[in-house]
Amino acid sequence: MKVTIADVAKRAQVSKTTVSRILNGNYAHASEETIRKVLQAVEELNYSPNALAKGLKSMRTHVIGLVLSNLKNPFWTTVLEGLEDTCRDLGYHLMICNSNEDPDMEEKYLKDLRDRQVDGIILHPTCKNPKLYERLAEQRYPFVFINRRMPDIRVSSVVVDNIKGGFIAVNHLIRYGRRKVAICMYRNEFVSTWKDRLEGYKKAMLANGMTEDDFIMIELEQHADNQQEAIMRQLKKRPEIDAIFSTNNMITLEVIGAARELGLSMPEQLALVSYDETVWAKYLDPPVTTIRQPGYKMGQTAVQTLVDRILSGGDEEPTVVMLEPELIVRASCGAMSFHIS
Amino acid sequence: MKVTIADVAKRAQVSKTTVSRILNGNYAHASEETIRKVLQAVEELNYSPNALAKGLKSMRTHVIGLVLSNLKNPFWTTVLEGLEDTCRDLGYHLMICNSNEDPDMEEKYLKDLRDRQVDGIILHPTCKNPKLYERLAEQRYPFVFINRRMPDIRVSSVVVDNIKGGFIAVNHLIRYGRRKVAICMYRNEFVSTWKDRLEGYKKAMLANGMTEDDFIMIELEQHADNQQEAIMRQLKKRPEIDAIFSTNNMITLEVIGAARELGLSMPEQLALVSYDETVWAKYLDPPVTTIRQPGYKMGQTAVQTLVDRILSGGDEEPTVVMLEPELIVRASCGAMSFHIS
DNA sequence: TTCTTCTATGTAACCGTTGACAAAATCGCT
DNA sequence: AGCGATTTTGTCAACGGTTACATAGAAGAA
Repeated sequence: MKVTIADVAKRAQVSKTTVSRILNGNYAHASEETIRKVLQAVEELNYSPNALAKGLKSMRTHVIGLVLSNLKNPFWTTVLEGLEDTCRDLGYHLMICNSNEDPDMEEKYLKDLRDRQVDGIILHPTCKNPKLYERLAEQRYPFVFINRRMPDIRVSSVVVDNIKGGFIAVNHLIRYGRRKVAICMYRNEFVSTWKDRLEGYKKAMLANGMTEDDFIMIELEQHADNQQEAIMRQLKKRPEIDAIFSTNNMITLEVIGAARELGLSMPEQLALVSYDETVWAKYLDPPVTTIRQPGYKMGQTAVQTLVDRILSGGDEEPTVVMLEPELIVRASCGAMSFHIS
Repeated sequence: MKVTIADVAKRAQVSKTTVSRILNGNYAHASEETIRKVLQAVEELNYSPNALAKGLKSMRTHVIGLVLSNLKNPFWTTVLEGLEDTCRDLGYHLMICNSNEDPDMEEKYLKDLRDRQVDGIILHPTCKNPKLYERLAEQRYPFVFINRRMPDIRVSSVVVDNIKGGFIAVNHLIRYGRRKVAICMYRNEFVSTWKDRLEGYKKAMLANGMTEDDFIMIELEQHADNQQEAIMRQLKKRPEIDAIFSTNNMITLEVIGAARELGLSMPEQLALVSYDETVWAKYLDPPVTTIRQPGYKMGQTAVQTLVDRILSGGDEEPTVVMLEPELIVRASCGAMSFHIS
């Protein structure tokens, strides 16, 4: 049933080598006649080469492994698109794994992917396996971090400037008159994105003449399911809060729910800027001002970076690409109805 | 650098065969001593087998190919999770491709995946390559359709009952007093999901004493970007419309935008039921009544079906699994504020 | 003791490619 | 015609596993 290169060779009356050479192009010394015969045989038998055998021999599979940690967040859908498109353009395929923020899963998948001889790995690290990442980096295994960075580990990364994103968001709120700005985020000591957004928040506060005493943190447990209530409790405890910087799109929904429940008008009593632009942000009530992250670009760049590394043999210095976040102004931040009094 | 089974064999002072047998478990006749030596060598050398070589010989890669057509829609994120989790549980990996509704891409990817010797394919068909699907089916290549069905082609499929979904949605609207119910959908003759939802709409209308003359169709071009305007035009032309059955979550957002723009109050002047439950539906204004599709379950079932087929050699009859949609009532349909007058 | 039957392990072919090297065919030139 | 250079094609050993078959040794039966 399965037709191999040997079948083609026989039918075209040439050797396997000749077929292989002609099919792989890089073969100057072939007569017109032979090429014709081979191509015809390929056509007639509907031959196409076994990528496994090819990979085994050539040590290149043209597969890139991808380890993500939360497919749920629609941000990643955009990233995935960028990854996918770019892989296609560069002739790679994508093997996708979901670590679910579990370091053990992450380790297992990393091993699995290498056993499968993928040419390189794009990793959204849980950040809980530092020695593992270090080992991979030492072995010069081609891989890149995406979205999160680990400054101590010498690995190429493609991330968004979250400090800047946090700064822009909070600075914007303050500029439009808010002083009691709270940051609403998950409790998480590991991950650079959270730390950076928080740092951006602090920077913006300090840059606008506030002190550490003015910082207001609403911390949530990432996997709890009473988020909205937790937010309501905090808002009731600190009724002076007049703005919230919400650090991801799920939290934003909970904040809106909480405000609605408490009868706080938005943006009048409570202004809001949210991380992560989404298709639905502008249809919420009120339409939400967001920080857009270039997800597609991030995917694109990650693949490019990885493929560069694969092709170069992985000798060069790790690179860090930092993409720019962007503020998208809508009604929730209060800027649109702002009047200098 | 790379350690092979031969290295292990040498270090343990046994043959490659013995190592292979011990590592693959199915080997009753091995002395304690040999097992110990081999395991120790494996440990010391940190050996792990090359999946490519394994696959080449065994004709099994434990990889499932996945061809989707629109990663953008968050519904697929849920499906992907189901696919991913189930693959992990059953010992498979997922190679993901995005056809983008383009039949040529679809064909290319299908070929690529087979060249890569994936054990089977899960396909969200563009439905524009019927002869191709037929050929695959004839060759008994293990694959299953997901989400969309093609009744004429003998292929296992895992879908949601879209006729029922459409029926439930529209029946619900009518039950709460609406009579001029429009269906808002993409113009698309190919795809079962759209045809079925439309059929469900018609069934519900007829079942409630209406005739074909009462059908109101608002058709949109899938890739146009003035959707909201198109909807507004239709709504102005047919001011009697008092309810909309929106057939996917993107359309729903556009409908809400259109209604807001026209100053139509929801649900009073315009009621809405939407296909596809989303995380944000309940935070919209008004919170949207939706038809939830069991996406995770769909992914799960697709993998199970495919793996069954792979393991059985693909001889049995194709199966069709039809999952049940579910109505989630919120404010937009008007049911919550409904009073019998 | 000798023959049979297990048990425990090894030998070598094979999966479908590629590529280093060898060889045959063609050509130009004397 | 004879030679080397060049073009064109073929041979065969990898790549890293698995597995059918072979074999050696030990135990059991006659």
